[in-house]
Amino acid sequence: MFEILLRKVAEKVSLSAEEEEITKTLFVPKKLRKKQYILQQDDICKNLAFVEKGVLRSYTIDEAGAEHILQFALEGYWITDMYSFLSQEPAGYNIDAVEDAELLLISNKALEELYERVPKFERYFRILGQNNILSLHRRLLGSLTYTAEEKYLQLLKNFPDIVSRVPQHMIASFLGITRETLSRIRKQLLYKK
Amino acid sequence: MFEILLRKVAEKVSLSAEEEEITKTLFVPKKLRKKQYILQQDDICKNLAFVEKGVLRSYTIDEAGAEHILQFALEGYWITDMYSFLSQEPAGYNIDAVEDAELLLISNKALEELYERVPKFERYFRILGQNNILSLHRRLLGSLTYTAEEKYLQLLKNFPDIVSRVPQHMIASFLGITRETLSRIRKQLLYKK
DNA sequence: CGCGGGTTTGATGATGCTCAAGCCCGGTGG
DNA sequence: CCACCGGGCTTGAGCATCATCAAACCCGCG
Repeated sequence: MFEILLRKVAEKVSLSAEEEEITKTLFVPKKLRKKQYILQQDDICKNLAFVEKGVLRSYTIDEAGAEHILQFALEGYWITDMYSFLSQEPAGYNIDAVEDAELLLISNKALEELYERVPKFERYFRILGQNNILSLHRRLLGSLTYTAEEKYLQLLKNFPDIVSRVPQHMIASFLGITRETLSRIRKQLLYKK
Repeated sequence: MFEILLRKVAEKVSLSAEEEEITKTLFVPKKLRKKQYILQQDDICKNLAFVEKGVLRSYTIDEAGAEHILQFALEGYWITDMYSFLSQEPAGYNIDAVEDAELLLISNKALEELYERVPKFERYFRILGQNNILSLHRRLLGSLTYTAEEKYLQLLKNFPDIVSRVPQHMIASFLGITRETLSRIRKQLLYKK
């Protein structure tokens, strides 16, 4: 159950056997069925989630009722509404399962305890935060300047596993284009090769 | 020189007179002329900058030679290449002055010392980081879904001071549209009222 | 006076959206 | 085993939005 988490953490900081044990006690496993929520808009986000298996997504619903996907999380990714989690204000996003999933959840207080007892996690999450900002910047610049096709190719290059495991209309929503456009782009790309 | 900095910090955490004095010793004032850089792409970002006066911007230049503005910073804002500053990797952005400006710079090590001696700043920057992520998310969603006109109106509503003080072609670059389009949008808005 | 940066205007074309059908395929119930 | 249903993907036609290219304009400054 904890293999992927511990492996991922080990990529950035190295934990002793004892620290690994402490870590294990502070996360709560949770199984999720496809379409099940772990967070809904306007609720308070109580957990940070690590994906051991499956796929989740975070998204908002606008006034017109359209979904806008902010993030996908597959095995080895973290997902939460960071703002709501840290500030304990109502969440701006929904988070649910795209496929059946297995998660490791950690609450606010458990995270504090984790920092306390395994301070290396401070460094770990600091690095994660940096990378998160970096990728947000990249995505923002990309969304401002790339064409739909370029955006799709970027995604395909950087996250081929996401593209292959997530329904196409969600990819479109993530890229900020319509499913029709995405469908046409894919057709063109076939001919090009 | 430190009025705005201390006032801004006081909005989030309250400092004693002594802590204010320590703070003052750790920042280095710097004046900047219009168009002068404080950071260029591929250099290592050594400072976090607080704007006491004037306007700065951060931006990249793409392969086609076009500028893409990521952020404006007026009085009371912080600006840096956060990723480069924290990781000491080469910067992805340029930062320069849009107007003559007065800054307070703090280096990596000075910031560590600040955290050490005035731990309240940990909280202060944590809050700042949260807000930063929040606004990146908002901007990203906006850029994926809004029309050019909506994006402009949003900016006008949320940051009227930026719109009024920054040349129009930079606003266009920030919004990810051409200056011609922005010019036309502004004309239409005039007629609408 | 002339120059240059910034803004405006017009004409044209590409990109991507909307609306409306149709299709493919896996699942369900008769 | 077949008919039907529904979700997801595809296709087409027409249209709105924006980008591009080119030219003119405006105004402050040397």
